[in-house]
Amino acid sequence: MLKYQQIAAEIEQYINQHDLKQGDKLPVLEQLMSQYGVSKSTVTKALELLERKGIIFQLRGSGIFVRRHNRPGYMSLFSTQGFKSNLGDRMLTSDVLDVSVTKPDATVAQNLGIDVTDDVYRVERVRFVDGEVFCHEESYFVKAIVPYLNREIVADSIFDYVQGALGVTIGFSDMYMQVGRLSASEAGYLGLQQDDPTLRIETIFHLSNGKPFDYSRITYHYEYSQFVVQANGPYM
Amino acid sequence: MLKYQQIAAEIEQYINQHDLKQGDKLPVLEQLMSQYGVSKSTVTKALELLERKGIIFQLRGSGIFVRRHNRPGYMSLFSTQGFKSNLGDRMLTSDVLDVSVTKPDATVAQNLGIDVTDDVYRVERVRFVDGEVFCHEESYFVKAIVPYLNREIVADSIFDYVQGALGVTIGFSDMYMQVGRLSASEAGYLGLQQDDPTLRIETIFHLSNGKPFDYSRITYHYEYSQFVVQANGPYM
DNA sequence: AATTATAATTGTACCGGTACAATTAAACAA
DNA sequence: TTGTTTAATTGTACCGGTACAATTATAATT
Repeated sequence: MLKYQQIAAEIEQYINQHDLKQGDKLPVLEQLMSQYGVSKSTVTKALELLERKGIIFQLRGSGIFVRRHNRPGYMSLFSTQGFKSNLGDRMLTSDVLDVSVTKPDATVAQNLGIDVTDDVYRVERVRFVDGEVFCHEESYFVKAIVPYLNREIVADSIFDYVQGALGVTIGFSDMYMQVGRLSASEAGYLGLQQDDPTLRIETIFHLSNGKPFDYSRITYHYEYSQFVVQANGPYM
Repeated sequence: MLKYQQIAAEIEQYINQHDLKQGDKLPVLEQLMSQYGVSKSTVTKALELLERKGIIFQLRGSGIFVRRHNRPGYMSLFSTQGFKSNLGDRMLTSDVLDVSVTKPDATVAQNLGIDVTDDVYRVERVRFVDGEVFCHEESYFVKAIVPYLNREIVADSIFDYVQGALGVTIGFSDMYMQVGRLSASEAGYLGLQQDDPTLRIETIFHLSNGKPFDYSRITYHYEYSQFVVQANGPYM
């Protein structure tokens, strides 16, 4: 693990363990430097990471402060999208409906940048948070990149498996969101009525080399899907 | 304007003017250094900015590449939230329903971290993109920070005014999203039916010193609200 | 007590450097 | 041709430094 990642993790842990609140001040840069025995730029990089994660904010001439949003029921949009596993103390489980190798239709192929003759893994799951139906997910993996999947892997975290066992690194993702109405079958999975409102998110996950490897469509249960997104300033 | 911001803006402009596609390669770091006559770290910082904006991705040992999502109809979630004005060539207009000074109710006061006896500006607008009803917005500004607003300012960009004329800098925001059904009055504003699905986003905007100054509730027209969010990897 | 000028604090911009890991290209061998 | 080894390319991690702007604390003034 890189130094600045390690330091960021330790500072985050410190904030959680001491239950620091919004606006609480952290040690000044110079102290963090000596405390962790690294140069200024390394600490700065760690802090930048935490800033992007929405955990701190820095104010020139003043100090480094804790940033906290105050709505317990809301999950980070990104934590439910493969990234960051910090769902806090919530239990995430899955019913696996399908794991199979097939050919993609035109839409799927286009989103994955492959040919309709290429193989893909199709995975279908219903996901639960603390036992409550949370979403229905249909996702496709490029088989050339993810050569093997089974029900055990899929019941757990696919992303951990892909990054761990397969040794590929995930780079970035494009999420497309829209609101709509549930179809009859979707309503069945989510325990809702047809035409009930829903949030749909399609996501294309890319490896760090830019190649798409996963295209997923998630339909959220509107009563249990409350998301928080912490954004950082107008950067320019 | 800072050097690295300037360079980032120029590179972005270059990409747009030459209509570069996803995967197209940009000049290598060393060339960018000499081209702009700055040090490596300054170029790196510019590139990092562009990476966060979802405009490029970098691959060690290989190069710097253009990143582009391929869905024209979708707007960046952040561009509709005060940040970044890059709505492309779309026309954003507003019907101003209310601009007045009042006292906040308990919820508003709590979200803004002020007392119910403090003054706030209440602004209510219906917003249009290319003439189509896009959303209904109700927002509250802390009067101690934003001492004056009128219909002209509000019809345009409030954020530009706040940052420009008032000289305060916006730091970060917390967005809370959920899906629900429209009330009768909301449906009226959006030209929809009661109980139609909708996306609701509440946002608390903070100054760079961490103080909240704007709390807004937006209700989106579900047919015209399609958002894209470009996320960057699991950072840790 | 309230305002204003001054000084100390503290993060950010920018420089220039070394070492290194991932990728790609070139050279070589089977 | 195909695979393997080697070398060149290229971005990232990390160091340590100077200058500076925004904030906050202190001192001086009204």
